[in-house]
Amino acid sequence: MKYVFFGTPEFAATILEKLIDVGYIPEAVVCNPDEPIGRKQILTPPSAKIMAEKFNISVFQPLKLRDNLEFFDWIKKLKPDLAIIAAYGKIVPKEILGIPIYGFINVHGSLLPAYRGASPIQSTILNGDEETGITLIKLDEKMDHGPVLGKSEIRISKSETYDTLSAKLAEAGAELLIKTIPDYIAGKIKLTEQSHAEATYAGIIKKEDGKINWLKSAEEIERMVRAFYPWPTAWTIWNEKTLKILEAITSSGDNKKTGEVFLKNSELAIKCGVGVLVVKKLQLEGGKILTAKDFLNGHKNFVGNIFS
RNA sequence: CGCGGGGUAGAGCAGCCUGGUAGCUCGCAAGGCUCAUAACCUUGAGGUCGUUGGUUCAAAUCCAACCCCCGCAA
Repeated sequence: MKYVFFGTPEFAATILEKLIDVGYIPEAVVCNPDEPIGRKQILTPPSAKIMAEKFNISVFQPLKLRDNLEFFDWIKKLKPDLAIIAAYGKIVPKEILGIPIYGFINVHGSLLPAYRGASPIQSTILNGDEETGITLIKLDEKMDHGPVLGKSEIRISKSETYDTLSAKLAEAGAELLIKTIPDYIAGKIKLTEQSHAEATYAGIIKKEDGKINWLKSAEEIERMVRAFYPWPTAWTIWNEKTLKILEAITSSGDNKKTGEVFLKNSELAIKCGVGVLVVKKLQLEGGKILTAKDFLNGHKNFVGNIFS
C-alpha cells in the first residue's frame, strides 16, 4: 500500500514513528515549512520532518496547498492509495482529497463530534472532562466533519497537562491506525456519520487565552494551568511583568480577598473567586522556572499582593 | 544587527544610580529548648561578586569587549 503522511508537530512525529516501526513506510511526508525559532531566529525544521529524514523519507513543505499546481501535480503523479493526516496545520483542498483511492484518514485528538478544530486537547482539559480520546475519520471538505472509522478512549488523570495528554493521544492514535488501516483497506470498516447536531468546536489558542482572571474558581484556573502547559501557560501580571504559573493545585477557601497572595501552611497560595490556588512552580518574566519556595525566598514582598 | 531582563555563598534575591574588600531569606553544620518535631532560640561554616581588559589611591559598584541563562516577538 502506497501512502503519504501529512503532519507537522511532535504529535504527528510520534504517530509517524510508530507507523514506520510496524512497517508502514510512507512514500513521502508533507509538513509545514521550517520556521525561525527562538531568540536567534534559527530556521528549525518541524518534528515530523526530523523524523522523516531519520528514515530517509522524502519531505515536502509547501507554503500552501490551495492553487498549488506543483504540489497538485506531484501528488497526482504519485498516485497514493491512501493519505494519513495528523495535526498537519493546513486545510487540504477538495481537489487533493480525492486523489488517494482510499481518501485521507485524519487522526483527531478528541472523541468527535466533540471539540472539532484546532485545540481539542487543551479544551478537554479546560472543561474538566474525565475522558477523551482519538477519533479516526475520513476527511471531507468540512473541518473534522467526515465519517468515523474508529475511536479509542483515554482517561484524563487529575494531573494531566497538555504535554502529557498529547503524548498519550499520539500513542493511542498510532495504535488505532495500525489496527484500523488493514480492515479499512479490506473494506471491513463501516463508516459512521457523526451526529453533527452535537458537534462542539475548539478554536485556536492565543497567548491572551492564558491570562488568568482571578474571579474564576480555583478549579477553573488550575485546569488552565494544565491545559496551557507548556504554551501559552496560565499567566498573570505582577509588577508589570508576566508571571507564569506552571504547576498548582486547588485548596479549600479561606477568608481572604479575591486575588490576595498569602501563606497557607507556609505554601504560596492565592485566593480565587471560589477556593484557593496553591502554587507549586512559577516563572517571572526574564527569570528561570522556580519552585514556589525558592521564589518566595527572593521575593518577600510577593505575599500580600492582590491580583485583579 | 528584532525588543527586553539577568549572571553576587548550595538555592532564591538585595547591594550597583551617589566607588571605600558584601547582606537578607532558605538550606547546611553544631549546640540548646522540648515528650517530640519539618516548630522555636543560639552559634558557625561557606563568596576569585560570569570572563578579560580599562579608569582610579581604591571597583560587585564606572567604561569596553566577550561568554552564558531567561522572557517577549516569530
